[in-house]
Amino acid sequence: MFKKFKIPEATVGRLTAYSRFLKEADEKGISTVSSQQIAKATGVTPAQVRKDLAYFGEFGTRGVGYNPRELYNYIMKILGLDRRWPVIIIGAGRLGAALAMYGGFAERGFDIVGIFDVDPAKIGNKIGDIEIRPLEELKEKVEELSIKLGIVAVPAASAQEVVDFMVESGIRGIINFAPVNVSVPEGVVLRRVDLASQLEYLTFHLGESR
Amino acid sequence: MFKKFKIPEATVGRLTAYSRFLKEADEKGISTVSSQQIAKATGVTPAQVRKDLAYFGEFGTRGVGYNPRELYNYIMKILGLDRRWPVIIIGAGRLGAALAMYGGFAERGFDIVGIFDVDPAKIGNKIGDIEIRPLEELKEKVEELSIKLGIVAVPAASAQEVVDFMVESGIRGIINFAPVNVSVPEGVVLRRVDLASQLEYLTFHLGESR
DNA sequence: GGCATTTTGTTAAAAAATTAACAAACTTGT
DNA sequence: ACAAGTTTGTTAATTTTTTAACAAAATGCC
Repeated sequence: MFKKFKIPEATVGRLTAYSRFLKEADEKGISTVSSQQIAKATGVTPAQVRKDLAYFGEFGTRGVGYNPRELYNYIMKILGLDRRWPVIIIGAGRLGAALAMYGGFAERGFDIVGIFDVDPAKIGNKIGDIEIRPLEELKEKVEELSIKLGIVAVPAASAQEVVDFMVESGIRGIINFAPVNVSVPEGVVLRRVDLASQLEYLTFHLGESR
Repeated sequence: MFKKFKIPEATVGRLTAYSRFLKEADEKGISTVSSQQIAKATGVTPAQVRKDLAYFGEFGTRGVGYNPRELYNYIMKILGLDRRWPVIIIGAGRLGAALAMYGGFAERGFDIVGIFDVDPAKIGNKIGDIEIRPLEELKEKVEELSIKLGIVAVPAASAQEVVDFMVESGIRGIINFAPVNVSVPEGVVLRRVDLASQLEYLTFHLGESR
């Protein structure tokens, strides 16, 4: 995708939201939607919607609006979702297992194709229809299926080590659920999701009135 | 907490990261840390660290740095974590169950005290040592334990309905894992966590080079 | 005790992101 | 065919956030 300039990080998250609304609209048979409607449904301003889209091109018709299906397809392409992506999970604990079974990934084109762990007691167990395999087999699998995406659901203490190994194995995009800062080399995209921190955001704001 | 002015949203997330580093440092017996050290460990700039802290007061000593334990305590207080918080989860599917068992919450002072679902088949089942209860019992529980925080792990289609009921029951801070935009009245804090969107962030950036 | 060094807290500058404003382009009705 | 009404795409203004700069305060060495 030909990004002219730098795109605000938040734009990517909003594109996701737009796309979900557009899919719904299309399924309802709606033939045009305005930036106003998209904005209302996703909780942003119409100007924001148009600005976000403007980074990537012109998708609407002045005086009319956007065609939901068409714009949906464009956004999915922008997000790199015009294909399916195989994903592996490292860490077969509760969180890893839950993520492996989470239906929301497949819905958006992400297929969990492998789960790896270092605990010998877990190897061979199945989560859904995927067998937990030892971490040593990661590279083989990554190469076999050209896997680029991985999810880290291991304890904080081993996260950096695991991430290093993933990168070495060929993974290029990583979501880290361990509550610790890890570093990756140039060319690898890392995103940290701190679940407890989300609750802390709430308590901070509830505390505002104290 | 006496917030003089508006605090950047990102600051809250960074405070979480700082606090984790400070706790570690304190446990290692380190008696002073600089903004530089905090910055390096959490992946931000030293100026950012000092700016974030400046919103809330003066916690360091010029020429010296910060005392890890002391600053940790301050930050925890700022985040509202100088107490424990009871939390309920709505939705006893895989994600809800995994979140209920996730150890990372308790570590930061959040106790999952209830899980609710509408599916009669699930009522009575246990997740860990918590019994799944029908949604109708939510209000009773919330009032009994003065619960303010809730996590939504239900399908997108029922998320708004569930959130409305939570608010009605007295919940004031909500994390929504359903991939849909829901609205809450004034005075209720809502945070949406879209797991698939996190992967999409990765594919977007991997796609940059296309 | 004074001077060099360190590191904070704060103010100023810069950068980034959001919001607003409006001309251009399309539709519809007469 | 023209006027009135929409709605986009884009430029400009505003707001927010981050980064930089530096005086103030502390330490330690000589």
